[in-house]
Amino acid sequence: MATLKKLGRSFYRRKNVVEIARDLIGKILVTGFDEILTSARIVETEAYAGVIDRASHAHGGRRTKRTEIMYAKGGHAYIYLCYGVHHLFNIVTNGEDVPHAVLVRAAEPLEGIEQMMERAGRKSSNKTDISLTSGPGNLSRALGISTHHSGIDLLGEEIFIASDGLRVADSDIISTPRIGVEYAGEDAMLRYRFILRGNPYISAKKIFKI
DNA sequence: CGACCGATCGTCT
DNA sequence: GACGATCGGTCGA
Repeated sequence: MATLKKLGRSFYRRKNVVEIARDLIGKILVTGFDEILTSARIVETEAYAGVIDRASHAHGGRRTKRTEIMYAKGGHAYIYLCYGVHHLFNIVTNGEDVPHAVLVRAAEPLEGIEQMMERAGRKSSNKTDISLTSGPGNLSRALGISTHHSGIDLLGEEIFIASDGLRVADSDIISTPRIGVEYAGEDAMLRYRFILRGNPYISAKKIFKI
């Protein structure tokens, strides 16, 4: 595997969260805790544009104990529990008091696949199953990410994003509306979701046809 | 294959 | 006390 270069603060502090969501396609999400290292290449993201975005937890400047970390400077993890079951991993972006975030929805496993399957309760004899890291809940489970990690700095060693130098052509990144945000009115139509063209790990493929 | 439904619980009203 | 930025199983066509 090529040398990994951890993304620095400047990547996350940029002001355009949609651009950051697009730039994250092809980057590598790494977790290293419990003496287990797992990594996966990000193939699907969604941008949440803060106070003006009706789909965002920070819409209208809403600020609660749970969402407080969204108001931190870029490069922190915001993880919350969805439907009481799924731990969804978000990357906080922009500067302090600007609650932008990118939801990572799917990735392609690279390192530690055995450990990922163990975390997901799969039999290691099974051939690699797409659903292992397809969809935000599955991805977090495979990488061992839970709400307990919410607030950690992505410049540390527990959870971080890195580049292995892979360049993804603009033409290989497709934008679509976000998944499961019908409640957001006009904002539900924004093409803030990005997927790596043709990658099998992408979730909610129905939307592909749009 | 598509539609539907139950699981499950922290968070916010 | 209601409700999710979901998932996986089941059921019917």
